[in-house]
Amino acid sequence: MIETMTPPVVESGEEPAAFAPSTAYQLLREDMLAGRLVANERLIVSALAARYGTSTNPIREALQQLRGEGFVVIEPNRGARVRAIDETFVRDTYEIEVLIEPYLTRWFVGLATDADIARLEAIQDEIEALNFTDLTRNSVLDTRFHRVLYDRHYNRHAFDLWWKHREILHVISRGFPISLKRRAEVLRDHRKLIACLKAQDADGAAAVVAEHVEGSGRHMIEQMGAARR
Amino acid sequence: MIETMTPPVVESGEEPAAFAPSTAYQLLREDMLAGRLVANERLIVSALAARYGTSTNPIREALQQLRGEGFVVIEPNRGARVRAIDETFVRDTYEIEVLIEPYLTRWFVGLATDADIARLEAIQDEIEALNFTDLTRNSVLDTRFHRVLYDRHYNRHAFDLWWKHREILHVISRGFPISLKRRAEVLRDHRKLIACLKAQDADGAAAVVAEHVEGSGRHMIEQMGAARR
DNA sequence: ACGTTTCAGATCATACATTATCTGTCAATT
DNA sequence: AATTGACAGATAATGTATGATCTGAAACGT
Repeated sequence: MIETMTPPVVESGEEPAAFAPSTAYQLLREDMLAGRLVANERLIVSALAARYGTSTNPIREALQQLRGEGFVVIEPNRGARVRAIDETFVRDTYEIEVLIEPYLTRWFVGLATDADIARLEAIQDEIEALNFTDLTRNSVLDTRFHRVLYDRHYNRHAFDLWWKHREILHVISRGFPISLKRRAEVLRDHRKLIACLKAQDADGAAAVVAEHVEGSGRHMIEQMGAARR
Repeated sequence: MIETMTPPVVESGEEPAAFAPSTAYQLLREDMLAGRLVANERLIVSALAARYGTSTNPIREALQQLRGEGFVVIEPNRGARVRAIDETFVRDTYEIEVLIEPYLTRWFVGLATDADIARLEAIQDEIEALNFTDLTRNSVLDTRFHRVLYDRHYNRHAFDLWWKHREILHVISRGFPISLKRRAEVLRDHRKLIACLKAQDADGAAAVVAEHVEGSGRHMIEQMGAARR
């Protein structure tokens, strides 16, 4: 948190730009976020050192940092594992997001310019045009949409927390489909949010976002439950 | 966060019980939390290794973990420092607490038993009897008061976040006095909260806590501002 | 079941190579 | 004289390598 984690590298427009990760920390993080290291998988120091072509020392340090950030669980004398993310974890994380995102949104309402709104609408148009045919692209656009709202918030602590949660949840959500019902909700929520912004209605915007996040969480937990059978 | 940090060791009643910290991580953390390592102080690996009687390896790892938790800042090739905590940081942290603590409190309202309320009242009586003559003791009691409310919350993620924030803020607050005005507010808020709990008034309790936290943050920032001159 | 053996791997301690950063000195310039 | 800049050495971060010790877990035999 704060500025300890690689902060969102993107400025305003494009995506991570294939940033070549070099340190063991970055490599490990990438591999977990990309799903190449699966939840609960054992992270054996010597194996990782071989994998990344480093000695064991940087690996151990990276694991400790990731532990501090919550990505990795280390049991004494039993080594490290990728944090297992169960429904409880997802629920707990979303419940915090339900608090933070409306808070971040409120500030944006007093900050938004015409250009910002236009930008949001452009992104939203693209999302709708895409109509969930390309989920990767959709995810990129959705992230971009929300970053327009949160990027300039003065509370970097809160922003980083949001970002970390988003990264984690994103990994999970990749494994599940998006129901038709949820798709409609997402589009509706985004449009409603834009309307609130135009009307300078901070309470309304916060309420829409709260519902948006809650719906997102509910949907993911349903998907996880369904997949469990 | 989550369960990465040494979780609050206390069960329900007493204080840390002089837990003998053994690992480099614990020692470092203790020293920062106790103010023996001051904000912005350079953390030189070799010096710390000598200080704790270990080799450099565990120190390096501990620093990385603390970095992940946000206690330490590491600049590439320039080493680690204890995180400097300025007014912005305090404000940002409190603003997140204003969201989380009411959330945690709400759950407690539906959970509280007569015994819980009696316990809160007993603690509060002791706080009032003490009347801020012993600030250390007061802090212990205040922590205990809030832990009665939050300890059993199902969202461990949120609880850990609260706890971490509390630990950090506690370090800072130790350096400043508590104004008479603030003292009165604290007592009043606690009493009002107990009343809400008795009345099973979740909204009221959440509102009281939000105001309590906000007042606490405002007070600390005022003190920091005053001290700066 | 149960103790025992065995093994993988974590943890820690050293030692050392490389590299970046900081500091003081000294001369050249203004 | 005061400022600047170049350079050497000191400091410490960072990475590598290797060995010792200890733990937990699984295989083994009783």
